[in-house]
Amino acid sequence: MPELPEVETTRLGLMPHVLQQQVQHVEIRQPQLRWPVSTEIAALLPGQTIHQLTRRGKYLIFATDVGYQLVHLGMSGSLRLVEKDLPWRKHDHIQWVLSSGQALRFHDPRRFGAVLWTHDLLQHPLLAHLGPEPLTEDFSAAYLQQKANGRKIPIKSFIMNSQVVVGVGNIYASEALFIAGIHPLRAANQIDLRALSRLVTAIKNVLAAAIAQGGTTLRDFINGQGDPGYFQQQLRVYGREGEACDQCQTLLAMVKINQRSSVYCENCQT
DNA sequence: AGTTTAACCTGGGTGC
DNA sequence: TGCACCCAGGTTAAAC
Repeated sequence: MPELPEVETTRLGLMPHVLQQQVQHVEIRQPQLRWPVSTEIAALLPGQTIHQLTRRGKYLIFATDVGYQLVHLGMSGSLRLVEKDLPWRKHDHIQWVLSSGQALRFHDPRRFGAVLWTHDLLQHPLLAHLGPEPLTEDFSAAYLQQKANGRKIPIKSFIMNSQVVVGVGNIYASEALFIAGIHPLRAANQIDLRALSRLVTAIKNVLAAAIAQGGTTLRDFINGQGDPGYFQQQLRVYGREGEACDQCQTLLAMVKINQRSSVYCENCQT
């Protein structure tokens, strides 16, 4: 479900309620997610205090004195705070009971999410090779140009690769390419620095705007309090195949790139 | 090495 | 109603 803005919205919503809380109990009802839920979650977390809640790409990182819990929401996952005695919903898989009396629940119908444990963030295989955060200065046109050297894959695939830059999924890749006026199938190494510069700016702006709106809710994305996001009202191309382009009224086209729908304007994106 | 494809799952919508 | 089929916000690992 969630791309970077939805994960960041979740993080910001949860932070005031989980920081400095002690984990009293962990219950795992369904351990079969993308990978089996790490057994350390139940064995080591009780009694520990959550000192920090940070994010790397789309991974949420809960820091304690004895290690780090990584949570990835996959395609359909969400984390929500509830009163600990609230009945479990279908597809609620894990609960962390906090000293406040509230509980954090992990809900994920498709079970593409992950809940893992590590003692060393830098060494963890899922985090070690991630590209820069898009909202930092490390993510620049010069960086993208260097990284695109020799890469003939479509630019959309390129910016969705987390080794190139983290956090850009199908929605925001489509939106940023429209804003930058770049055709999603253009080869990554055939795009000049000026266009790459527009693309970098578009990615930063669209992600920042989506975070400011509380993310995009297409089906059932909710933040830590159970509220939806509002950015879907500003989507320019995603989910609008066949509708008129905002800029030129041409009907928006769709092409599949790596099995993912890619909506774009044949007139505005070259 | 770079690129493409299949796979992990469930649920909602569509068409017959 | 039922069933077959397609689609969905992600990412890895295997296959070209």
